[in-house]
Amino acid sequence: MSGRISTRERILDAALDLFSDVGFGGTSISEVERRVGLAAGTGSFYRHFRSKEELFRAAVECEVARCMAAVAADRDQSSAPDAHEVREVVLQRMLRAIQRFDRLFRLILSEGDRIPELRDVIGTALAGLGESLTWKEHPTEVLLLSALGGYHFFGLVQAQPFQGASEEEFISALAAFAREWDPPAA
Amino acid sequence: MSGRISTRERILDAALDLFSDVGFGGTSISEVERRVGLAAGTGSFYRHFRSKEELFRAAVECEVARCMAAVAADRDQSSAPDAHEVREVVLQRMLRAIQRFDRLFRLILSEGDRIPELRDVIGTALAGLGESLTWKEHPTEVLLLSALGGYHFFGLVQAQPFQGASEEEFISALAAFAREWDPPAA
DNA sequence: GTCTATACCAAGATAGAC
DNA sequence: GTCTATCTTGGTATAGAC
Repeated sequence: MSGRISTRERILDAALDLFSDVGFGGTSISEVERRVGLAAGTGSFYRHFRSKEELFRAAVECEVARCMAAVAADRDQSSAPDAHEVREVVLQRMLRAIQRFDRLFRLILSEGDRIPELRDVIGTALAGLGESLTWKEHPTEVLLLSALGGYHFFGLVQAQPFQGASEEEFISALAAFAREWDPPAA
Repeated sequence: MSGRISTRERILDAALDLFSDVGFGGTSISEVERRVGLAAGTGSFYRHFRSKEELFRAAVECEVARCMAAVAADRDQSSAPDAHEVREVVLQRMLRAIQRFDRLFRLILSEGDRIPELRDVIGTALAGLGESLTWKEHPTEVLLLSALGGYHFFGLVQAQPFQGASEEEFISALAAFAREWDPPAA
């Protein structure tokens, strides 16, 4: 069952799920143990982490590293698209990045004030990804990023594609929008 | 100190703050009592509500009613703007509505699965406000709403105006964006 | 590295005096 | 309507046997 993934890693997985689903306060060590196949309530967990707080920080750090790696991989492997498709591809990649960071975003929204460094960790991580688009210098990109962000978050709120717009439709419309506003040099 | 606001109402206030800040699981009845001026840990709370769950539902219902009233009032009292300012005004009102619903949004994001009806309550409330803009019929408005939503949520994540864009700047750029895309009939 | 057992405490909730 | 006292459960965390 446990395969080759270490218990520590499975704990980090389960913990991140729980923290982002029910918050830090709603997460119990017993439930973490249950999810990774340990007997609940027996504190076996404490052979892997010293405390719930340490687990929280470790889970966030781990997820940040994973997200950054995944987004970087997505950027590197993307093949050069046709000139008139370039915006769709870029927007699609942006949306995937947002989705990949979803649990961290929700964690910040629900626990951002509990652990101030959480915002810093993710903030610097995102900046390091080259996503540091300032409003002054790249207003159009910030606008597009906002639209994708709203589509994502409102979709979470509604628990379905926002206002019935599929990802493809939305991105396609957004790309057309952007072309009109700021036509490509080519 | 307590003025004329009933203890029950002050409990609803404090509870909504706590639920949206630290989640349902992170909120303790003792802390609620403390915030409304009752002795903590004495269960005086239970003279006003039967359980924590009931409090949660009541707090959400109360906040939904308040938000809807506030947004409706904002819509009704807005004076007729100049023709070329109409988009700014509409966008500003949209953003204010989003901000007003902020705590409910965050509550759904963090506790949406705990209480399924939460999504329904807020969903129907928003639909009743005339904000039921479908993608098929009003793609432009959905796009603008998404952009404002992303601006709002990313601002929360960063705990500052998203990428350094002030509300005025962002709305103004978004309005220009929209004028280009879909010029007014006038 | 996992379980048994346990210490300690906080939480949700109730009964009853005032 | 608030407090005292209390019950019960569940949570964090530790010590030690296997």
